Amino acid sequence: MEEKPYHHGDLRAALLAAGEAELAERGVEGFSLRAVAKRAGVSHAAPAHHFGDVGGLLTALATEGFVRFQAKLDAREAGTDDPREKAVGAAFGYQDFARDRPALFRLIFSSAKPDASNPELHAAAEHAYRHLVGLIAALGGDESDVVALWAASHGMADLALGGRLRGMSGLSMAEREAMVRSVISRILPPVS
Amino acid sequence: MEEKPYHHGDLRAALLAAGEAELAERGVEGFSLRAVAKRAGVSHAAPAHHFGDVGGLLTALATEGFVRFQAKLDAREAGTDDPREKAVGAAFGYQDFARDRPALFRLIFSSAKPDASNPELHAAAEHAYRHLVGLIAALGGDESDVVALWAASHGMADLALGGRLRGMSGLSMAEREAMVRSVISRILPPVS
DNA sequence: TGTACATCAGTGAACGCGCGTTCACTGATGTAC
DNA sequence: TGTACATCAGTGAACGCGCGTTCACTGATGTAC
Repeated sequence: MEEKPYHHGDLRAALLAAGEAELAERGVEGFSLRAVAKRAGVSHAAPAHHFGDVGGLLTALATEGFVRFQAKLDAREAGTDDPREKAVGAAFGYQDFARDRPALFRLIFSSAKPDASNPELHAAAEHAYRHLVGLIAALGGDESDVVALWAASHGMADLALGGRLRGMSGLSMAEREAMVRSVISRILPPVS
Repeated sequence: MEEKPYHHGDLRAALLAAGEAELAERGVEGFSLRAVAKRAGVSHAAPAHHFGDVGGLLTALATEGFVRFQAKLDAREAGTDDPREKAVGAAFGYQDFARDRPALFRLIFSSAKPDASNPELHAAAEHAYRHLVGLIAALGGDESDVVALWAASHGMADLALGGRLRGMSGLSMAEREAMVRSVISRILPPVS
């Protein structure tokens, strides 16, 4: 019969999950704290105990977003030991993340709502950045290679989300990956 | 003494200007029709006569945004006749637009609010796309070159806006342009 | 082992606010005759 | 040239809504003795 207890147990985690689902359904622009609380089956004043205000919740979601972002990159890099292939894998993972979690993607890269000065969020973003730097370092590249890899990956992902890139939107998954590989290949530092 | 007349004269244009200013100050996320009307010095019901609803106004602003975007590209391409330099100029113009009109940039590339099926907006976006294609065609490039040029330009612009690209945010304007040139150069099809 | 008490998590009612939209209206303009 | 009338652009009051936040409260848990 599942009588629900007065205390939730792990409401913080439940609110994060609900927040993510809410984000997925309504996007950053339609996000509301009340809707998240309702989805978690809890009064709309409850989140305040865990996140302070709506900004706190979005900041926590963005932090979690970076973790999920990193996981997508890792998943695609895991298949190989070749540093070049790892970099291409990271670009694939970037596309995966944007496709699978568009609202989270927008939240972490294009929204002013999360509090950028929050230490956890900053650390999560920093970790992702360092990871990219590490990939390029393994190839003997420099700062401009980091910019190139990140910008090309990000640009393809963001434009595809917005439906702006004619050349990508009609493609099958295999064709799309071939396109990503082609673009990334010419960006990576030459084999030394 | 400037008694203001009952009829405005060109309220449509005034509302677009006010909308752009409002967008610049509050961003897409904080945009409101009432604030735009107030800024234009008009009752908040007036915009309905020209744009229907708030979505109509944002769609018109996005359409205008594409025109301004194109103008930034043109301005940077105008200085040269070399097709390679023109492509680099377009990338510079892309950065200029993002820097000078961040909210408009976000509106046209990262917001779901404008009505994508609106014919004027679609035509404006299409025009920008075709322009890019033309630049690449002049270089003998193919579809993947279009994707590469656009994605790299877009990625650098968007990441710089979000402050995510360490390698770009601390740079002087000259250094930043050198970086953009470096990235774009390796993306353009090889000289034939 | 039992009891008092502090602490904490969640409730639900209430607040004030700004929002988009609707509507009856009014002032101005232009056109038909 | 003058007048009636249709049309249009803008007004301002009112609507209902969902929002974030506050607050006094209550139920549950854990800890000190």
